[in-house]
Amino acid sequence: MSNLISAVDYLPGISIDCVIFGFHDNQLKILLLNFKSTDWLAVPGGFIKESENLEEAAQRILEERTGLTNIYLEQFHVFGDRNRRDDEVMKSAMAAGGNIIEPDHFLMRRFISIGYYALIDFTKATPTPDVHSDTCEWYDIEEIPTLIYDHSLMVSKALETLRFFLDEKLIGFNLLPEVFTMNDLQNLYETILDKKLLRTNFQRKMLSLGILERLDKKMTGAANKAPYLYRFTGK
Amino acid sequence: MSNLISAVDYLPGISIDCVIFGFHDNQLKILLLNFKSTDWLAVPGGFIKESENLEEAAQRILEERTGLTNIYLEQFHVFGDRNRRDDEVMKSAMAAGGNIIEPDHFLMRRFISIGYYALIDFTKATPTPDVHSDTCEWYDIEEIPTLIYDHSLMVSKALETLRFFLDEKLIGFNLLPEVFTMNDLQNLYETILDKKLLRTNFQRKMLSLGILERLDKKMTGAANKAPYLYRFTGK
DNA sequence: AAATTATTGTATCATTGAGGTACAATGATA
DNA sequence: TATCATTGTACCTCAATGATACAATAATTT
Repeated sequence: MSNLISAVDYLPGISIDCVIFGFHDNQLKILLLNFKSTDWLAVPGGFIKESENLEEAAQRILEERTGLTNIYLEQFHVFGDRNRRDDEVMKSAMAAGGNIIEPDHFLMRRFISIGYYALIDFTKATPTPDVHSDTCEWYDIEEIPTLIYDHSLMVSKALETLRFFLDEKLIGFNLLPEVFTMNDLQNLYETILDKKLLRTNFQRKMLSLGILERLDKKMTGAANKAPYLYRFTGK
Repeated sequence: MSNLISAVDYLPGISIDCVIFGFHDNQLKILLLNFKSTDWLAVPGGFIKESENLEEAAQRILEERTGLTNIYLEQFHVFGDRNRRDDEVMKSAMAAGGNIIEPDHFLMRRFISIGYYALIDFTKATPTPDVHSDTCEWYDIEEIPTLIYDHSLMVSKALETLRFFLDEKLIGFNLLPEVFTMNDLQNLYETILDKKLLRTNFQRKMLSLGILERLDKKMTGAANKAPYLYRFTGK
């Protein structure tokens, strides 16, 4: 019997899972939780309160794990296969955390999970484990271990969506600090798309979009011509 | 008390709604159900059985309304706003159909709806009302009346998604019969995208994709040069 | 303080793809 | 057999992208 999770106040049979992307040291990263005293890793998730809209629930879940509000957030897929969860994994994961779950506990029932992906400024997040987890840490997207249930599928589907909409919706800027160089931006694009881009053409294209403000201050410190700093304006 | 709808066997709090597109007489159409003895119109929907995957449930719902199997089908959005349903509408709609619903009936509870859009060959569908409906009919997308709950939003979001992926995923062919002329295809594109396309460029582009098989047989009957017939091959 | 180095900002040329026009080909009709 | 309406294709133009060249410059080295 769990004294930590109660079905009260939450919509039954539905959860939200969030693939939270960050960018640091030219690496694309996501936040993962472990389950207490186990090696199992999972994408941060939670449930929906009766009083919440979906979007609000997702924002709350994100704030609880990152400390950030007003995060860029988008639905990308609903995961609802009949056997997407492995009950034995959940049972033993909870047992390792000190919670014994009866076979008819609501966590043992079938769940539909709504997948969201979030893009955040790595430098501003403070990853915080939840009550079932010892750790909440960044993992390089290239080195994600096997995840619980269908969470590996979630991550690859989220990445696919991010790639697809990167140019279309100009969402990459949500992963950068407020001020950045053209080189920072290109590194971000190259990392997400996993391919090299021609510097000069990339610069021409970005500038032609009319969404960047070139600041007076330049980025100094390196032994070469100082690059301009930019800020994303959106128009 | 409803003797037609029981919560047994279905996942609670989750429904599937399907925006079913067809193409006929150079018009893009969707299938709508009315509620018995009312003017209320809704997109066909249903619930998910314990034994079904999401996709399977959606396919079943589609088959029940159209008689077709193996339909092109895609999730496009989850609708889960707290107040997306108007309980009074549901109550009186069911009452008009001869079903009295208690306040705590499962249909009166909050529902999350997974939106799917489907593309079907108009000529092959046989629209069939469900037990709560008198009619199941095609409506020109330009002349959709106000729909129940947030179903108008669903339709516009589905159309937006269809437009967005039309070129990207080459899904338009699902709306045409197996064999068609280049003119048929162009009319379809012009109708969905709601803009005129240049005939010669459209033809060049479609042929260059390498996804069409040009048949030996030509389309005769009109007082002009007989156009080729094509079949979609996908490669 | 002058030369060197690494990188940046911009100009330019080449190639590709899409927008647009012209015209010969042809199935049915007059 | 001539006419008509539409189709299939060639071609011209222009815009976007790929690719190369080179001058400008902040820090370092000499």
